Amino acid sequence: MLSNTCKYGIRAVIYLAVNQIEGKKIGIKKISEELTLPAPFLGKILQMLAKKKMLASTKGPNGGFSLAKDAEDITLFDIVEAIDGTDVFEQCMIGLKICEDDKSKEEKCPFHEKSSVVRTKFYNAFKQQTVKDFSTGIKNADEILTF
Amino acid sequence: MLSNTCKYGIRAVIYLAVNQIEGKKIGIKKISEELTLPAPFLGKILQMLAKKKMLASTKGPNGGFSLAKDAEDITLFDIVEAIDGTDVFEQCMIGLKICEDDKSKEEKCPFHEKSSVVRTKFYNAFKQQTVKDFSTGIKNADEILTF
DNA sequence: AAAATTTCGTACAATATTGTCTTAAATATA
DNA sequence: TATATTTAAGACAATATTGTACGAAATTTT
Repeated sequence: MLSNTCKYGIRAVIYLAVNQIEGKKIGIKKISEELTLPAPFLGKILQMLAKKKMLASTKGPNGGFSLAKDAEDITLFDIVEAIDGTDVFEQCMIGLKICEDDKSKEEKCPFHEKSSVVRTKFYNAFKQQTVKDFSTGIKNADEILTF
Repeated sequence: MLSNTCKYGIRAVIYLAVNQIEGKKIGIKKISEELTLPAPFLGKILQMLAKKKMLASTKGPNGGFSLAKDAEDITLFDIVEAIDGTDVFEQCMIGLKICEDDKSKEEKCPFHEKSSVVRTKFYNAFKQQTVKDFSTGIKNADEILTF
């Protein structure tokens, strides 16, 4: 469904949202330890998100990453788009050429209509769910993320 | 979403349903040419499905593969289950440990409820769509599959 | 200014997925 | 029975994904 890379990214962004303190950054080392995933790999992922202006980063002591915008303005869709791209929300689920975008409805496969409905709901769910929903929607927010 | 292997398998099974003639088999070579995918790789995939009794195969001249049951009794779900497994229909979409099956509803992540609803619809779509729907639901059935 | 810290960027390495090749086994036909 | 055809099975190879290492750049502290 989503790549591991993308799932890691989602967990890390949620972690930042849950643990953010105004004006402070959190280092890769800390994040990777808490989420028990490889620090160098996480670094790469967060770099990607920083390039897309979702995160801010500063080097040096006390450096690290922070959200570049309000948690309520970052959706799961935004993170997936930045890491995996939007194919998963758009492509024919069973990989049929006939279902390409420019085809008329009649030319598409017998499964297309039904699967499109589901995929749209799937898309909406990711588009509506903000990172803030994770930090406010649970008693012990860190529990969401630990493995 | 689904692996390429799985998408190939789906296309091949649909091909067999569309082109089947009572009592006849269709060879890998023929199928792979029509679907423009590598014959040896396709062979492996069809072998998997034959082991699971979804397809029947015979060696030798005029050998090949055929559906082992009625096209209306093979669902997209069955094919996915045989090739990729059922994780895609079951696992937490964003890979959170907290969402494991044995947890109570309250312990799951804030996204869980919404994503479960979508995933169930997704599951139902695959469970309801039979291979026969593809062979009857379109004028020129082969057009579905060609690349 | 020097040293320490920590991200950035690139190159490298391991693993998983996808694809290929070869030989063996089974079946049909001559 | 011999030969041709075609799947079965497993080893091998290429590619994509995932993960690691290391030097460079930036920032803070001393």
